[in-house]
Amino acid sequence: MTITSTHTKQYVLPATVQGRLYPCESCPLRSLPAFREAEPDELEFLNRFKKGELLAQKGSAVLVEGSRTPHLYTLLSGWGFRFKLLEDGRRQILNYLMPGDLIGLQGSIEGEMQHSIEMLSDSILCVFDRSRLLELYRKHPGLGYDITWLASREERMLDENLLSVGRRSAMERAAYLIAFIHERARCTGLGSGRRLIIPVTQQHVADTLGLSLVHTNKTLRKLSRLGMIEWQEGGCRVINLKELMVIAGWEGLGTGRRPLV
Amino acid sequence: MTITSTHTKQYVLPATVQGRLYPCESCPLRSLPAFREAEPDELEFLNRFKKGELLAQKGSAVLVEGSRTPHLYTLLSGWGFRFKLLEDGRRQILNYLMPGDLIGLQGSIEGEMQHSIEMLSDSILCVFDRSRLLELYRKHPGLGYDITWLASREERMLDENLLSVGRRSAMERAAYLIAFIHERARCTGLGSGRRLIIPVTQQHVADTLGLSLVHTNKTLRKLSRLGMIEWQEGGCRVINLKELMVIAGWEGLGTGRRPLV
DNA sequence: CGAATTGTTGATCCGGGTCAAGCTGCGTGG
DNA sequence: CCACGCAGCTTGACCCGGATCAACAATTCG
Repeated sequence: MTITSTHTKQYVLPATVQGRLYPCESCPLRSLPAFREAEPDELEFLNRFKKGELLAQKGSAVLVEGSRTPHLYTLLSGWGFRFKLLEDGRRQILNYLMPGDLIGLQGSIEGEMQHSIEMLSDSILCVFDRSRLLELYRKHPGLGYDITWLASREERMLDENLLSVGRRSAMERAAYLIAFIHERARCTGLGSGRRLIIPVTQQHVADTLGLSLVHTNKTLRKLSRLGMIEWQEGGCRVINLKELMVIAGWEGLGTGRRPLV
Repeated sequence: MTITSTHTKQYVLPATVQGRLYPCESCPLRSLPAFREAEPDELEFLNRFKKGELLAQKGSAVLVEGSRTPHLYTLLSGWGFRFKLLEDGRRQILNYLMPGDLIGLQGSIEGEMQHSIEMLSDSILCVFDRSRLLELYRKHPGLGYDITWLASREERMLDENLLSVGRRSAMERAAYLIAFIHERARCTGLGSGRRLIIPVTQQHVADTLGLSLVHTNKTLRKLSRLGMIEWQEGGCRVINLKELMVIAGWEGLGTGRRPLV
């Protein structure tokens, strides 16, 4: 057995449900080119479906493995990640969360959460009631379809990740991960180009890649020296995306808009 | 870069669509305890939704990465697996397919397939038309919800897999994988207890675990010598499930029925 | 000021990869 | 009938990518 990282953190819980600053009709995300437009009646339904907003601090736990929650969320602003722990504290980060991502369906629609979620920055989440999900499917089948679409997209990302962790070398993995996150963020309209900083520590990268912290550091330094990335206060910046993609043997994200629920 | 397995197989395509041997009303799967019952009107709809049956031989490719298909499938009988390849032939198996699994939604609802599917045994698949999916959501929201439920379940399995490949040792990984497949198969009513043989080669196991064939063999031999599994013509048999679960640190599948579409 | 975090680097070790060979059983063709 | 090739399993010898251990630097925060 190889223990490369042990996590036994005590979590802060996010702030309680607040009033709403962003009615769905004027959702700042929906106007971005990455997202599909919605029918007016769907939008109106969503606005009633939305129960409120949750402010979650950097480092807080929005969901905890093994617990139950009556809520679903859409990340409105901020960054987070999904992860699982083994009993001895080994952590595997499963995927990162960016604005527009639906949170809480992965793993199970009903029942206990099978993974945890922690925020990487102060964030705002739209809160929905799980119990009203069937109502959504009944009244707005198109939205139901969209939710399946999003679940399918999450699966694609997991597939790529699993391929990476299972079959790519350390350099390839690191290059893939950083290029991937960078592209996702760019599509979501976060920071344009060079100004974008991915707000992770090297420990996060290590726990995503299935590598030790030390080896992750050495790999990232190599990428730095090759002029592909820069590590700085607060995270990682991509300098040469194309070269990263070449190393990873990765073609990039498909184009096309995605639904927003 | 570490090349542990190279796959450049030429694929046989499955037989063309046949007439139907199994109308949905008398589906042999639905009566199994693992599956939820369906409303009569849903069942009737599904029966019209079902376009026919596909017979796929052992070793044939039902879906190929990068291609498009107008179909969705439910595996009616037989075994299969989903996988991705890197350009140089390294293969990662993402998950296994057993009766009742919905095939073709993982990765993308529309557009090009992001993964391939190969059958491990002669199989029968129910064929559906992708283009009628939205109709399903409109006419039978409950079935739409079920599809999301199934997508969510697939994600849970991928999460566990990723945790395993990223953070478990070779022994733990192997023990987890075998226990996991065994349990899934048992729930699906495939072979009761000792008589169940998981129809994979050690190369499949290696490509699932992200290990080399040689090391996989050595690890499986250890499990054999410990009396936990037996390897024989055609696959693997579990002898001591509990002990495998202990090694893997795995609690087992949750109970509860799942929908069948 | 000390105590956490986070990044960085070198030395050493080991789990698992690579190479090579041999075994069994099976299907095919001469 | 045997010879051959092929697919799959097995083992030993050796090597290397990445893990572990151990320091240390630079910040930040109480």
